[in-house]
Amino acid sequence: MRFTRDSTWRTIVTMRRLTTLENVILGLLRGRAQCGYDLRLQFVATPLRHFSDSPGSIYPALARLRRAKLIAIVRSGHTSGRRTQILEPTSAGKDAFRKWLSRPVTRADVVWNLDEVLLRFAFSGGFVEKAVVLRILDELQLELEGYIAELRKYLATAKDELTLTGYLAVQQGVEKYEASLRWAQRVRKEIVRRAA
Amino acid sequence: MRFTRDSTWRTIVTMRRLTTLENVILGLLRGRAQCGYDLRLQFVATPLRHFSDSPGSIYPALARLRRAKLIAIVRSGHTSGRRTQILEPTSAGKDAFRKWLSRPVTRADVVWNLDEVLLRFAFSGGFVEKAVVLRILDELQLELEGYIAELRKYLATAKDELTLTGYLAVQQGVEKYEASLRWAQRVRKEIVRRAA
DNA sequence: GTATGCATGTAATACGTTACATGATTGT
DNA sequence: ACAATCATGTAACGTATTACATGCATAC
Repeated sequence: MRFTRDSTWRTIVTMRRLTTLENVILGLLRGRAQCGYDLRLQFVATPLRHFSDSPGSIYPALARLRRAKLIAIVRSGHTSGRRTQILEPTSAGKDAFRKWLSRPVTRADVVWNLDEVLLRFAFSGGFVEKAVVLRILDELQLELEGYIAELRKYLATAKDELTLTGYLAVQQGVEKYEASLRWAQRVRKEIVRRAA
Repeated sequence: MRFTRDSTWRTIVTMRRLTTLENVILGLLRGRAQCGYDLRLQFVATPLRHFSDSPGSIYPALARLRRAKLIAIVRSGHTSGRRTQILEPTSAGKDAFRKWLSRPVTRADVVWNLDEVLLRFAFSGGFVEKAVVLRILDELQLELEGYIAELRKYLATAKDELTLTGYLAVQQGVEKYEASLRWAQRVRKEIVRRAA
C-alpha cells in the first residue's frame, strides 16, 4: 500500500495546513463550546463575516475538523427542532490552534494574507503568552515596513509608465499599509503599558 | 436537448460574471496586445502580484477567455524558443471589460472585495469617461462611510464581550477603511481639479 | 395551516494552487 | 555539456459558492 497524497493520506496524516476558516472555527469553539448554527450566527453578526458565512462552507469545515479529530461532539441535545451537536476542540485541536496563532509573520502573509494575520492577533488574547503577541506585532511591523518600501520604490520607478488612476490606486495601497503600521506601533506600546 | 448550467451551457451563454483575474487580463491586453508570458511577468513584477501570479491560473484563464471569444490571437510568432501567441481583446471582450469597470460599488464590494474595487479604479483611466470614475469614487465613499459606521456600532455594543486583542483588531479594520475613505475624498478633488 | 426560525447537511460547479511536462534558445 | 530563460500548457486536488433538501417548533 502506497501512501500518496490523496484523501486517504489526508485522514491518516493530519499535518496539512488548516484553512483560515477551520482555524477561526477552532478559535470560536475554544472560546465557547457551541453548535454549528451558533457559529454561523457569529459569522454573520460580527465583522467575521468579512471572512465567510454561508452554511455551505461552515458545515463541511466542521466535518473535516471532526474527521481529523481536532474537534469532537461533547453532547447532543434536542433544544428545539432537530438535534443540536455541541462541539469542542480536542487537545490536538487546541495544539493546532496555538500553532496557528504562533506562526511567524512573513512577507508573503503581508502581501497575500494580511487579514489573516489580524485575525490571528484578534484570537491571540488569552490563548498565547504576551511575549508571542508582541513577537507577532514586531514581525508584522518589520514586514510592513519592508513591503511599503517595495511599493514606494515601484511607484518611483514606474511613475512614467503608469496611468494616473493606476498610480493613485497603488498610492492607496501604500496608505492602507501605513495605517496598519501605525496601528501596530501604537498597539505594541499599549500592550506593554498595560503589562506594567 | 436540455440546457442545464453545465460546461456546454457556459460556452453557449457567455453571460457568467468574469473572475477578477479574467478582467485584469482583459485590462492588460487592452493596454497592450501581448502573450501570456508577458502577462505573467506583469503580475510578478508589479503590485498585481497581490492578486495572482503562477502560470496555473493565468493560462487556464486565457483559455476560458478565448473559448468565450473575449480575446483572440492576433498573430503568433516564433520570437525565440516556442511559438508565442499575441493576444488581444475582441470587441465583445472590450465591452465586458468596460462593464466591469462601470459596475456600481455596493456594500458587499466594500465588505468582501475592496481590493477589486481599487483594481477597477486603477484600470479605469483612459477606458471610461471621467464621469464614471467620479461616480465610482462617490459610491465608494458612501459605502465606506456606511460600513465604518456599522463597525463602530459593533465596537460600541460588543466592547464588553470582546477580548482586548479582538477589540484592537476590529479597530485596525476601522482605521484601514478610514484611510481608504480619506484617499477617496482626496483623489476625487484631485481629479476634478485636473479637469479644470 | 402557513410562514418563519432553528439546525444540519448535500450536490454541482468552478476556480486557484501546486506540481509537473515539454521543448527550443541563449549563455558559459 | 549544462543551466537558465522563454513560452505554453496539463493534472490532481481542495475549497468556496450557490442552491437545494429536510424536518421540527413556534407564532400568526
